[in-house]
Amino acid sequence: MRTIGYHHGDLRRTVLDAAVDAIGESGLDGWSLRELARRAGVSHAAPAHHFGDKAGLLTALAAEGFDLLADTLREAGPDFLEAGLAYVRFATEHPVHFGVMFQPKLYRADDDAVRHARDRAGALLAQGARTVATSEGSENTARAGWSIAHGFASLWLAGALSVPPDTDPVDAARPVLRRLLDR
Amino acid sequence: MRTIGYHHGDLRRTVLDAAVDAIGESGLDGWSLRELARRAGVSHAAPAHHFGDKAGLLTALAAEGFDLLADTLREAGPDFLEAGLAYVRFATEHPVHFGVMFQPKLYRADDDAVRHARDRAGALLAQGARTVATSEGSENTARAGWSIAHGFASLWLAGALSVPPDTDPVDAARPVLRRLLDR
DNA sequence: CTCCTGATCTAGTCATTGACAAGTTCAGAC
DNA sequence: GTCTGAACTTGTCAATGACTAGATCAGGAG
Repeated sequence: MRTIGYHHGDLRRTVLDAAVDAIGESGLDGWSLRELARRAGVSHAAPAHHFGDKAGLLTALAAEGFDLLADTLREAGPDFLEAGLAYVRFATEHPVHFGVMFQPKLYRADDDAVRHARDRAGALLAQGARTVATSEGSENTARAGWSIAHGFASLWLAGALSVPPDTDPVDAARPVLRRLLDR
Repeated sequence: MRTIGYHHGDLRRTVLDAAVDAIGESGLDGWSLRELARRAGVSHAAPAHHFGDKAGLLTALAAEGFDLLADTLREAGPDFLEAGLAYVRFATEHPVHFGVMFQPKLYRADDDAVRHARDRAGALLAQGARTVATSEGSENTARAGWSIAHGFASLWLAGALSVPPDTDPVDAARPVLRRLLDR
């Protein structure tokens, strides 16, 4: 892979990574296509070639996020608690992706790559939920599992949970998710 | 309240409402201070007088949101299920406020009005959680309750839950939140 | 080797925006 | 009647998103 010359070589990935960095630093409002171009050392219009516009870049980010989530869930296996913890781990390791994924207004949710990756993650989530589902109301049990994992991850990322410094989010999530299983 | 003349009379409220409308229509990126000014029929710099900058306006929105949430929780009473459903009702009735509140990077989270309102809502939440807390691990039970309500509300607003059209979010949430109580 | 084609990136442009500075109008206190 | 501060306007500037046209590059066909 080349990094100099007229053709950058891997500009798409470089810009995507720069976007994750910039959004991570300054939030979803604190970045611009031109700033990403400057970071990558290319002209201000180069990113547009790969992503079209701002929404296009976030669409690519969302698709990548759902793919990463699906990979994480697949590795965790079908057990509900493990799947839930994997969900939390994904969110805290990829907070920018996670933040974008669940704000469909920021990107084109009907994009093919997004739809495909989202369906893949959705199928794995449903599989994890099935391990705790009773015969009646398994739909609601699945939603409860997704909700508690998603809610914990969201509140963690928002800094809404007051925890000791250096606490591992997955460790903190374990006893919380367990509350859904045993009482 | 006057609506014409040099002094608008209630520009702060008007701009705040316009912001909720604009964000609701086009998302957190699809609005500008100047557009709000146009909607209110004032000059492009008028909103800045009340809010300073964009973050200032979102700060006001967040503070108002936490206040509304606290009011909703207070009316619902201390029962966990009722508090959880009230939480979901607030989120679905004020989706823009809810969305802003839990993205601290968008506004000044250390603002006095925000802190005060957030603390008030937090105290009421903790109270609701206490009704299901066992002696051991009440902290985790509280977090589980907050997480499942917050998660359900977030997923609902993101359109991630596939439900029949015209479903009431609170009705849909009830059996889900119950999963945390009885098994 | 040369030409061709599509992909990649540059350069230039324009309306819009956020933020700021300075001036104007209004309302109420004294 | 005057003074004072709040509310709002007008003017301005650098930065941005989006668009267009053109330049450069890589690889394949002949």
